[in-house]
Amino acid sequence: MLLRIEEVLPSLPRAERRVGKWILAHPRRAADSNLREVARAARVSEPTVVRFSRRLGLAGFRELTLRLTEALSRPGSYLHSRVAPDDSATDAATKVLDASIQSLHELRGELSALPLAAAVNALEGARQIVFAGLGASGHVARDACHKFFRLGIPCSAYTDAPSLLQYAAVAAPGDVLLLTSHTGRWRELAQAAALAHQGGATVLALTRARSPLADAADLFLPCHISEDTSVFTPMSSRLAQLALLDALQVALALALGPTAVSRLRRAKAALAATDDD
Amino acid sequence: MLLRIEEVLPSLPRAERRVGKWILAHPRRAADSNLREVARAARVSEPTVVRFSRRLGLAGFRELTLRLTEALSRPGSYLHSRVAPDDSATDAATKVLDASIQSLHELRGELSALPLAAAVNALEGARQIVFAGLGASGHVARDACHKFFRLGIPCSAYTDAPSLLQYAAVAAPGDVLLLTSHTGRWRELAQAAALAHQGGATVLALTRARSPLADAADLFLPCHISEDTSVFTPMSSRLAQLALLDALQVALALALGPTAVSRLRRAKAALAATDDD
DNA sequence: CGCTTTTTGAAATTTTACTACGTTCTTGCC
DNA sequence: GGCAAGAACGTAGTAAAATTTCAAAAAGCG
Repeated sequence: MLLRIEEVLPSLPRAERRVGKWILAHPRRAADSNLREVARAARVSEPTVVRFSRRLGLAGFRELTLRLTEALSRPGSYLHSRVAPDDSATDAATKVLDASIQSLHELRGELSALPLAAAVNALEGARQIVFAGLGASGHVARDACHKFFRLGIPCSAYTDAPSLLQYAAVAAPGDVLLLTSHTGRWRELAQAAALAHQGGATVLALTRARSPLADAADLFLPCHISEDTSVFTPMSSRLAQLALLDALQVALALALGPTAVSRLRRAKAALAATDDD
Repeated sequence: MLLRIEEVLPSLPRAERRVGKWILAHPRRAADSNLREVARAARVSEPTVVRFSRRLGLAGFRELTLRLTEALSRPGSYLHSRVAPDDSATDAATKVLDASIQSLHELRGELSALPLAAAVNALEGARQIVFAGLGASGHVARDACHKFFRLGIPCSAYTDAPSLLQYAAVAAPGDVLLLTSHTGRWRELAQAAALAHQGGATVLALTRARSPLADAADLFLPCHISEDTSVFTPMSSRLAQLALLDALQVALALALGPTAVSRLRRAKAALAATDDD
């Protein structure tokens, strides 16, 4: 949440920026104060504080205080140790794993601010779900497809641009298109999102905030994880996406009710007969 | 906070106890609700809820909601993190994520006991690396393939038994076969492992200890993660496998030295030119 | 069984968050 | 450079939510 504020700060009007700055300077006090106190401390009017809250995508000031206390209660060690060339295999592995754990932690922290209920709602009524992603995200898409289809919903996955665009062109109401991308900047994905939206499908994006893809989607789940900028491929963020999709699937299963849960059980039993995987 | 409530519960008057019980049953909802909603849900009057808050040493209902969100934002706040049928989407998602984090933690703890150095050593001299897994593990295999090939080592992935067995039959010294399986009990995998071993290849297994596959492999990395035994598919253990492979790749890159690292950098740059994924 | 103490909810009160609207300032355009 | 359109901001009013008051009901106790 604090990162989020820091992020949007530059793009804010003067008075609202004062609010943001004061909150970043006194997060604890902000979390424990009421509207009037924050407004007076930041030397702005009360509505400005409310508008500031809304700008962050929250329902109002009330929710801002909640999200702040939440953010403050988490251990906030953002420092991830870099892998050094002379690390032993175990050292390096530990560091990588630490980074992964850290990113899941961050995701967990932001979970309550995500429109999960809306996403589940969209998926719940879906005639079919189409997962798509390019490159490394393609694996995520396929994995998700494999996972969701066990709920008994028709699912498919496209992992190259031509197939995806062809699908997007024929997308129909009732379809849910779930697009995955780390940066959200492949033009084809945004294009597919727009096309599918035109066709009446609901477009869900699992990507970074303020990217073309996020803008083109009906609903987007920000997965903006502090990836280490070293030479290695985006590993942690992919892990976070997978974990989020896991979570989404379980939430969806619950929403669909006993039928879906028993379907899962049967899918599992079918494997257990021979054995599992 | 939740523990505290549980603690004082017995010493509370009837109506207030109802409040406490309801909150323990629906902590998330309680944190997001206002006074009236909590009062109605617990079937008591509003002042009772306020009195309940005071009894806990808090300033009032307002502070109760804050302390609750705080408690919920810390992992492990639920001792029993099993997903319940009436969980909200966010509730369920949080629990799933907690389980994933937990499993990565466990893996991290066992890391130093794993033969990582030996695994890296085997991979370092490999002529080619072959990844294989069936079902859900197939995704893991493909993902790993996609990741390791950027190091400049020939890689391939097989995700069905016939292809895998055909490969195993022609495996040659210098090959490394990395097999992934949650239970390690698919007979075909153990068979492939044995065949490839006969051919002179090094067989690496990412699976459960004391399984047929583990026995047939030259080297095995136990990934025996305490998966929750609910109806849902093995999610956490797959995440752990992916994370372990991430770690292995980084460790291998270090072992291969500057060449591999610069290859990674170039692979990344190739994407960054257009954009990333 | 009656008196006292505690518990409880209805209603009143106060506090708090939010909305409508008008003024001021900024920005773009002729 | 001036004028219009729109954004930003605050004042004042409104709705809602939390808290306090108080009296009735229940529980404890002689």
